[in-house]
Amino acid sequence: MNSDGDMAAPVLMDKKQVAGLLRANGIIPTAQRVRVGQILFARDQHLSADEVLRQLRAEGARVSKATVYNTLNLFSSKGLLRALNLDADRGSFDSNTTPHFHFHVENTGELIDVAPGDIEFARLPPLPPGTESLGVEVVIRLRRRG
Amino acid sequence: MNSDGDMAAPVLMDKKQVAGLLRANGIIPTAQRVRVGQILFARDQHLSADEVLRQLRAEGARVSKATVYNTLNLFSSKGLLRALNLDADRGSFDSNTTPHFHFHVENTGELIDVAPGDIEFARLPPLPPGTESLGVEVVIRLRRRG
DNA sequence: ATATGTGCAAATCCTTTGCATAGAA
DNA sequence: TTCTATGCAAAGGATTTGCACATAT
Repeated sequence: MNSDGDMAAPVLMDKKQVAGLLRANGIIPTAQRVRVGQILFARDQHLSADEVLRQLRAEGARVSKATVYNTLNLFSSKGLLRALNLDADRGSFDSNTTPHFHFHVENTGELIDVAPGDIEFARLPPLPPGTESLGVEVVIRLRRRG
Repeated sequence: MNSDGDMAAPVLMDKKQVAGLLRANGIIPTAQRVRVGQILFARDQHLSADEVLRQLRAEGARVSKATVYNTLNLFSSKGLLRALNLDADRGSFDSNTTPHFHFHVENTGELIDVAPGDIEFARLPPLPPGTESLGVEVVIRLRRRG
């Protein structure tokens, strides 16, 4: 643990780059949305709405909780984020929207990416009639040994 | 759709059988716990706390919401049920505690079991150092075509 | 008897909503 | 302008909690 504690380094993406990405996806790039994008699109990560809100406020941004939720849901609906529900009591948003899987460490809450090539199926079931697949989600539940 | 609508037939397990199962798992078999067990252990199913509560009340049982939650959580902690979090806004409890997987139909909320033999892995990732696996969860997200 | 469970209502926590104001095109 | 987004606080919904009373062994 370094002098910054466990805080991730506040790496941010370029504002104009984010604004362009939002426009390209039919999203009006408001100041708040761009800031949310700067945080999330900087690297592959999993953040809860509250974590995003806290990071924004720590940076001195003026944003409401409602706008953070609106923005995260909007980004997810446009395919810029992937909403995850691995935890009973809080959702999180994954900035990696390419196909991949997860380790979920139950006793720490950690979420770790599994590269798509690290899991291969030898067999998958036929889909129930009248349905189409939206994707296969794999979560390997872990416990960190003390 | 038959004359009972979509209601599952209220198949129940034998009270004494359930009481014995609870005792065998170190659980004091109170009237409420036995009734919850009668409902859930009757067959493989996925029920939310609220669905269990409604079914109990429909049967005329005197049970509180708190007790239903207490009981479902207790059963889960003893391995008699498996808690599932596939939905953002409600958890459910799976009475099938043997290894298996799920189809989740997003637009209807349906949860369908996938037999363990219907999914096989050709490759799985090495676990992160210092962790042990609690199991692999696979959810195939579906959409039912209208 | 004594420990443990239950019911009730209130408290929590996450997320959404309604509406007046502010900002984007 | 005219449409859309934001902030705030309140509403909503699932789950938990505190405590007096009831039940199990």
